[in-house]
Amino acid sequence: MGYSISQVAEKFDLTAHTIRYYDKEGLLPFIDRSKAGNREFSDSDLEWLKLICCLKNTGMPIKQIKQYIEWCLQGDDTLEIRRQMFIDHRKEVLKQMDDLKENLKTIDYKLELYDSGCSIPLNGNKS
Amino acid sequence: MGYSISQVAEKFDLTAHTIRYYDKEGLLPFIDRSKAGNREFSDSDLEWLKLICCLKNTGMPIKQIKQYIEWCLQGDDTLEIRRQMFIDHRKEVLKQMDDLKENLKTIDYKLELYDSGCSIPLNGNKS
DNA sequence: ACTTGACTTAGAGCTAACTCAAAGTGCTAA
DNA sequence: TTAGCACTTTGAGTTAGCTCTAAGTCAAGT
Repeated sequence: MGYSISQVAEKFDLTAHTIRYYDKEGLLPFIDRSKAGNREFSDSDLEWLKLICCLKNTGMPIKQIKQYIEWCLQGDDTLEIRRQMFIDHRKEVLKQMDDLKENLKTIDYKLELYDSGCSIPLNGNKS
Repeated sequence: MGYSISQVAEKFDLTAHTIRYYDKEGLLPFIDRSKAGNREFSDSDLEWLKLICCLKNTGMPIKQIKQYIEWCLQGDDTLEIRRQMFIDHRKEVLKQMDDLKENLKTIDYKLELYDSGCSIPLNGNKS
């Protein structure tokens, strides 16, 4: 009989509010409903949600994820454009990792200074 | 005579608006002014801005960065708490990198499917 | 003196992504 | 059958981080 919205919320560390919001925004057009009108998530739906969270957590805006879902619904005509989307997005994720590494260096440098017990005044290298 | 706000904006790929916003939020309490009242950034100010951008780009909220700046202004009494802040933030950055790596795996898996020319229907693993 | 252009301020407006409230429905257990 | 709870919807409110507007100042060039 599938998972309820609150079960899915717990599984994905989201709130039921957020999942309904994603649904409203067109990210989940394939979720079945029970007789009572409640959302019923299948295992395949969870796979979709996992991908959606992956894209969202790597900085893709909701609107673009919605665009991707729409392409999926359109069928094989959009295979190439979807593939290209993943190629482009992959590049952005690599960029994020590079930026993160660079910033980690800055943080590590500051930590070295703090660990050496060295006091750094606000206008350190001025005079 | 220092750098003007628009020079700094260009250097850091920010807008002058954004820099004024950071100033208003208390992130730049040490910037000198010219006779005319214009901001004049020294090389040391650029170092501060670089650190601020590093913290912001690794997900630290403006308010917390402001807190850090205030601790700096308070002097050596806050050295230990600042050190701890960097230790905590470093942990979060490492977490971000881990998450990014995990998500990259998902994206690479999708790309493999697309590259193999395999069509994946919306309810792929249902029936 | 006049224009041009970069700067100033206060404060309003905007976008993304939630987050919540109100009012209502339907299953389940006592 | 009544209570309780998880779900439903619509639509408004919130937060962070900008982003822009209006009205004005100042200094340099012609």
